Amino acid sequence: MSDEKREPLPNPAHIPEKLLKPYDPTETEPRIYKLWEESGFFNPDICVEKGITAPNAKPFTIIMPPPNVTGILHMGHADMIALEDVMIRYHRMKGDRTLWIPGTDHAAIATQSVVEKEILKKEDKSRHDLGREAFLERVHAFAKQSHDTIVSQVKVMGASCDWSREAFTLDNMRSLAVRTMFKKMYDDGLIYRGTRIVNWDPKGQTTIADDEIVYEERTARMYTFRYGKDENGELFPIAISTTRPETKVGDTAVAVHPSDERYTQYVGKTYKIPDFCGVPLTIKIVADEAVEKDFGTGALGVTPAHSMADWDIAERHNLPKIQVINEFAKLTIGDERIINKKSTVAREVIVEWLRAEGLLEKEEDIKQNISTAERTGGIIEPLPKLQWFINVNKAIPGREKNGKPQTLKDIMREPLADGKIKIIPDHFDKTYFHWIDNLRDWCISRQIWYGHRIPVWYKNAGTPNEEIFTGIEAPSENTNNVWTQDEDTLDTWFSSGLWSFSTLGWPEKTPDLATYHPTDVLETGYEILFFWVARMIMMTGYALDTIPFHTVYLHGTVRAADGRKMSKSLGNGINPLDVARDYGADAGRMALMVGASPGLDTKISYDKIKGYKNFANKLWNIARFVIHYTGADLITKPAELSTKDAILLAESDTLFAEITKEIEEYRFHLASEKLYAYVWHNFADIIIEESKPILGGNDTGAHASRAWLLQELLRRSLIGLHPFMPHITEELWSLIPKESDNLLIVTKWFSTEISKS
RNA sequence: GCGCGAUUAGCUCAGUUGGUAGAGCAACCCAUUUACACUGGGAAGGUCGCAGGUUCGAGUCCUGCAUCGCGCACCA
Repeated sequence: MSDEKREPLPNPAHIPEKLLKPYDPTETEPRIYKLWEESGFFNPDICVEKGITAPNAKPFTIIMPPPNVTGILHMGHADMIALEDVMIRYHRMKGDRTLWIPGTDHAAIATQSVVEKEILKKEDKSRHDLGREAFLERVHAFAKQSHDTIVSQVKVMGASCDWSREAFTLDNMRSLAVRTMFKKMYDDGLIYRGTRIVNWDPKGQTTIADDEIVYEERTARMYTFRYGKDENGELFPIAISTTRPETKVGDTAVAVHPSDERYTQYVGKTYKIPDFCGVPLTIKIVADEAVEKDFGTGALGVTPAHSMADWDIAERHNLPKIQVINEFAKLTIGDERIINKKSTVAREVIVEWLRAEGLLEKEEDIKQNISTAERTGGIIEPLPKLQWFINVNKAIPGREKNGKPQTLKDIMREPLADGKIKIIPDHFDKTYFHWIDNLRDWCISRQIWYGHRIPVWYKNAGTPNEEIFTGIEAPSENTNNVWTQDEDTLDTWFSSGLWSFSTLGWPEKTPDLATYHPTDVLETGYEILFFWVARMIMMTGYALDTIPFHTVYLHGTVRAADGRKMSKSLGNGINPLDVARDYGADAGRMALMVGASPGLDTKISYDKIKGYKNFANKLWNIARFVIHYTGADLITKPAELSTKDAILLAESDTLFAEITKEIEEYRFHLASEKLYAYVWHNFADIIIEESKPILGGNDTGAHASRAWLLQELLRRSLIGLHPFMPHITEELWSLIPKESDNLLIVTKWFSTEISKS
């Protein structure tokens, strides 16, 4: 049959006006989002109220990783929202009691430093010029504005999250959770205050956690030398190597390996050096396993106060720990040559002195990893400081498993070891365990102002009569201001660690907590596996004796088309708002989904996005065709389908069953690709093309069968695509013939649909 | 140093339990008042990083190596 024999086109009067034009996402998407918001279906309580969800339906919960209130959303956020929205919409359509809680993160250091930079740039003032209260007002104003921008962007992406439950890591409820947790851990002896070597960021003027350090490889000059002559005029017997000669004024020992015969004769002896560039030193020779025989001279100058490893050696051998560098990275010891000088300046002075004294034996360039602060780029200066820590190795009072006391480390390790929590992709397990094995106590205090202030108060601070009060609220008998609160704030990840249950109302015993916790999936980027995922597992295990979620889905980094990270300075960034404006959020979501395997980085380009904009238009035209040729009214299923149509229907049964399985098993890249391939290259290119002669022909039986099939396949395509491309599918759903008037967002997924037909 | 990942068509990547290599984009040929040019049809394109091994059969499993990327540790 050829095209010429087709009957004249039916009058297109029954085709909705807007279907006659190409699909316009810019007009459609915001309107559809508003429609959903007004329907209330983002809130599971309303779904139950309106009879969409059974009251006893299985809950499905995702807590959104809260974007930092430091600016605007990037493609990584868009990816996160797209993935989570796919899961959420799928489960909602399946009939689960589905909850997705949105929120934002105060991101203490990150936000504070953005505002500090802005104030410095615009007003040439530091936070100290403004004072704590005035400065915090500025930060709050910035955070508020940033929050509003972020919320509007999340909405543009089509996120079907429950805004009535929105949370902020620094709001009143979360603050109560933080203080409650601090007190609980303090009372259990898991939080303690102590002097330890911390990672001090001289630029940010605060401590940072081990995992906030970024290592940069640089070439450094290593000097090999001897300290000088002892009081008897004898040259110190052992040469040592260092890249930081200025710290050597704080040395109290030289450590050698116990089995190193070169130095055995000296172990145990103490040498007094009256003049090391003006500073008297007392050096004990100790034997310690931590020393590597083959590095440098095999002897390590021990500087307890300015090196983690040396601090540990000093602890083991009971050595004095002399701090010689302060918070501004300046020397605090010596004569006018070095005192109050920057460490880099003092280094030159000491090297010159060594050279002049004939003590310098060797200089060489070595590759060195230098520690820098993630947020400020400052070079980390290890310093001993009085800080608050969480002890990860202490037995938790009253907590035992198999007769053995449990530590916080155990709580982090066990759910993964037992398979109660599954990471996708699973090879991240190994990284996770490795991290836990190397974990040290977590330094949780920060010398910044923006954040949760440490809920500890002191009376007679700094005196022998000092009293400490830790509480959820300030001490009540504070009429004369005898109690002063700790100046420091908590590491932002402390509040993030509570996120999976603080968002559900903890420490109150709320119905939400009972219904939706443990949550189901945590979807996030692999780069915060330790920062965040491990801490949530720890905090939840400790506070609730359960897991925060059963599945961790890790997505990769969204990169620019050139494979590099997107950045402002490179100018290779893609802004989700521009994507939504020019191509539609649906197209952007599909582009992020197709071909993005879990845990692997993915590249995105306007070319790719454009492909899915074309796909949206294809879907639009499929709907136009089907309505055009089969009418705007619902066709009832014929008693008997043509043989061919029965096969096509069965094929689609199989396909949608496969897609359901792919979604269930977190293979969104395959689900989306299969949908795309089917709708375009099967439904449109083959089935619709074949239908033209049938619909124009004289075989009324075949015509009726095919007309019904086309409408049915269109409905199925929209249902299947809805989690991925929610706006256009919802819009088309409103225009096509169907049995129920329900919005697509709450239309039943295939399990029931397919078995019915 | 330890660990993880990647290596498949020109480019970007799929390929879930081993069974004749797939898609999108680009390039090539053809079509053009067709639901749609935000289009359709066609053809072309691959020793699946290298070397071994297991197997009737390996892109897929095992061993080793190489290159790239990442994490951790060291960083005197």
